[in-house]
Amino acid sequence: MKYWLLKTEPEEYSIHDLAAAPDQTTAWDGVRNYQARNFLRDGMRVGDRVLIYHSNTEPLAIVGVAKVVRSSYPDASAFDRKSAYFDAKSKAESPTWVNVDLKLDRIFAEPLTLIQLRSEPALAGMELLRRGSRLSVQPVTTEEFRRIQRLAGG
DNA sequence: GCCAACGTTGGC
DNA sequence: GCCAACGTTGGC
Repeated sequence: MKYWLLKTEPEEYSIHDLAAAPDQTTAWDGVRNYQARNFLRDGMRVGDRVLIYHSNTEPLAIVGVAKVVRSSYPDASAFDRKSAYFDAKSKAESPTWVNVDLKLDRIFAEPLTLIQLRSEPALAGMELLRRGSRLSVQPVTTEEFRRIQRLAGG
């Protein structure tokens, strides 16, 4: 089993939206960066655990954990002209962009803020904490994941 | 609101 | 294939 971190802007889609979704499951769509796509498509497998991070909000924080319940499949929003995620270059016969499906695992009682994360020497190597890091799908090491679980009272 | 740190686009 | 210009992300 592998571990990941996904960023989302809560105004767009928050962990509370995931909690309210049917079966607490959603398609994670709209990823439009190749490196992030490669992690979704080539790295994520059913059963992997995913930290959910809220960006562009207050507080900036890891807010909970989800699990991968379906591995990658074509992102239909890329073919939808009315979608903000429409991509004319993505063809049905060779889709550029992919989704995975996620199911909520748990919401942290207290969000684990970016400030708290930065204060943990054991997490200093996290991609999330790297200056200028913009990657919205990131691998997380087992050690980092366990530390974060523990910090969040898991 | 600012701007650093990217990623993408397009002229050449 | 280079790289300047432009657009986006996202912390501050």
